[in-house]
Amino acid sequence: MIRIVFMGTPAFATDSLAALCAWQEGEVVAVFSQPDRPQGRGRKLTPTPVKAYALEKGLPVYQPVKIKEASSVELLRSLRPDLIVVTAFGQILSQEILDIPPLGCINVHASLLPKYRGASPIQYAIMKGEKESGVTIMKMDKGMDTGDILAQETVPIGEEMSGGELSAALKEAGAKLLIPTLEALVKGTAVPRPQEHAAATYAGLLTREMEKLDWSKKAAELRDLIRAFDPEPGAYTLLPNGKKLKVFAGRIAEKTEALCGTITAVGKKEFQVACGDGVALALTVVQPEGKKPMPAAVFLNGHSLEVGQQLL
RNA sequence: CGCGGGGUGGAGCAGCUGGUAGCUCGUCGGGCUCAUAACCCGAAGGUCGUCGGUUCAAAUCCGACCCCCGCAA
Repeated sequence: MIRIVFMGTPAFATDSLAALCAWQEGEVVAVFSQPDRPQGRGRKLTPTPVKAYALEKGLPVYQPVKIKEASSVELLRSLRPDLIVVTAFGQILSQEILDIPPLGCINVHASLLPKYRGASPIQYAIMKGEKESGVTIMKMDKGMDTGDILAQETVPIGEEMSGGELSAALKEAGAKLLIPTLEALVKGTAVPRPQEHAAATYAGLLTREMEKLDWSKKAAELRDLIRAFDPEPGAYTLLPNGKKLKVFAGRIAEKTEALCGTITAVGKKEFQVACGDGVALALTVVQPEGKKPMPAAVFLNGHSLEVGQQLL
């Protein structure tokens, strides 16, 4: 029985944990996740999705603030893991930790490395208009997603695929690929392949600034940004009344001469906004401040927008 | 005690300086049309979150309570 320590935080990681739990050759002896944080209305302390899942499974959960600290390292050693599996944990493992398990530390990453190393590979892949992405399972080393590749699987990105949809697809693909990869690793048949470091690109943390739609950009670019940020964290623009309007879906529409940011058409089901490249973007799913997302058709029922108005 | 928005016919909103409710969409019926998710005409549908108070009179003012949601982290 292989002793496994799992580390993960968001919902993206739960499938991998589930796969490990179902694996006959391994035993998940502990789960590490980020500490509970005050979340949501009222700032209630909320467990991470991985913690919640682990507790459901009756697994011991540890939530060190800093896993690099001596006490955490000691704790890890005492667990005597043969293997550590990390999926979107949110903390960097020190070399000291990487050296603990005999079989090494394995990471499931949501991109086709060496492309999109870093924190937000899913959104970046869509934002950049990629036609495909995938998951990579690698042996972790000290760098940021620079380890040798054990396995990869490609997942196509559809024309209208959202970040949420891609995330779901990758999460599943990663979990499915994980067990066969571990089996090969255990058997010794796995062949780690170094990354082509020269081809590396980075997907850093998303910033607030990126969420704001810059109407001087090309319509296609904005369309990709919008779907990349659907449903999290959501792209937005400002209405003439100064209120925020999140946008979750857009469609490339007709050409227009209008100044970028100008509303060029208001229909029953959507309204169009001029973009920087002289093409209008039709907004089809939006979310007014204080409301849930709704089809533009519903939004337009109660909010009268007019052609010529400016969005910022 | 994180910040904020809101509960009005099926949906999204207006009305809220008090006098029994309006708009857009949807629904139903009819018409136009080769046809239509388009257009025209008409209709149904609301104890205005709950309880109490002020008042001749409250969706509109006051108080209490219940519920919902967004943001941020």
